[in-house]
Amino acid sequence: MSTSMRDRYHHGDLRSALIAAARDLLDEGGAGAVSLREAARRAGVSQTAPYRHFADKEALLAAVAAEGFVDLGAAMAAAAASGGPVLEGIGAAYVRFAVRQPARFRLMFGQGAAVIARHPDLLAAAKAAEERLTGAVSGRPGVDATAIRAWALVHGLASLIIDGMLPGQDPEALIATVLQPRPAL
Amino acid sequence: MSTSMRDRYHHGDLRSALIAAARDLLDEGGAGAVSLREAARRAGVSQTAPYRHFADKEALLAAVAAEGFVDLGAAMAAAAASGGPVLEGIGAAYVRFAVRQPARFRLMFGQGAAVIARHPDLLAAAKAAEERLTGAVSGRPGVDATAIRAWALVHGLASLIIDGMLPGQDPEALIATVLQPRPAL
DNA sequence: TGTACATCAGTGAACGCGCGTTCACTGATGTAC
DNA sequence: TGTACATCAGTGAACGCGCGTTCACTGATGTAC
Repeated sequence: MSTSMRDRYHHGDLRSALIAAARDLLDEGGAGAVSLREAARRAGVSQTAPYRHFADKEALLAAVAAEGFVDLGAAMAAAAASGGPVLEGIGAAYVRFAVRQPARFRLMFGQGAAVIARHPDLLAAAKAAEERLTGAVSGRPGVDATAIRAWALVHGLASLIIDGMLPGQDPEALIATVLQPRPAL
Repeated sequence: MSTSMRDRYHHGDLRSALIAAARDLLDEGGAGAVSLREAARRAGVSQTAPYRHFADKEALLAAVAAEGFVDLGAAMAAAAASGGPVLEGIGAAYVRFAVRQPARFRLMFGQGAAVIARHPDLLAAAKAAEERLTGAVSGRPGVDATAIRAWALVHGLASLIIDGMLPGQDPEALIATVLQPRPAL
């Protein structure tokens, strides 16, 4: 894969390589650090090659976000499979995902609904991840009050942590404190 | 103020005018739409005039964010003054602020702790607003588990609403549903 | 098995863009005497 | 009350930048015969 791939006119899997490069740029320098040109550079390809695979920059970002929702869904599914209380399991997985990949998490939720709606793959991935969380909380499909409350709680905790609003506090300790079962709010 | 201000070499209150212009740009087109040059244009001043009042672009954004935290604090103070349960009052004011000024809310929390720490006024304003919420929830200074849980809940709800993750649902209805007192989470 | 050709993933030069920022400057203001 | 001068808020030209995107193109691939 390595040497045989290099120096070839056809890349082989440029689409995946571009998504990976964009994801790395995002993790390294935030949303502002992502550009089509730099992603192309990292994939070892000319700056116009990306246009064979993505209509424009937004389409590449949408692909990265969609991949993120798939990963998030997988992380929650793994947590669900090991049983235990929903919030401490699936909810904690949600927060941990954000802590691990803060820039990606921000991209996924911060692009705006308009962008998501414009990319069917992204929309589907987002909906699937959302339903994995809310379905597990409320016990049935659809998003009821309990599900929204749980979602808001884990989403808020994740956001506050990655935006540095809870400095000096260990994420795992925060997860344990905030998500443990409680008598009342 | 209006005509007499126009056509004068000295603007009179350019600093405030630039902050207002940047705030408007933010509300109109999001973070990407804010530029020093456009803010200067809107204030009716040459593109280099802002440098008499702000060291660089980040300083202007920091001023906008600081103003936002002051406004948020004021909104929560007003809610606290009218009594009632903490979450339904102060918490709801927090969410309403975000819904009213989504781009500003994102700027305030999304710039990163490093930027906040770099600007003393902003840091102070953020801390004051934070303590108004957490202090009211926990009943004492400092940020305990109850305060963080409440903060996460309102911050998460605000974020999900403004990012379009709860489409077709009235913000006020969501506030009522999520923040009403409950027996258990 | 060999060849013609359609397809499509790549190239590289070029465009126009608005931006942040620096520079040497000039006009207005207010204060010391 | 009048004048000299320091201060500082403005100006406008210019810089270099990386970016997204378009264009006409070329090289590699694989399929039909």
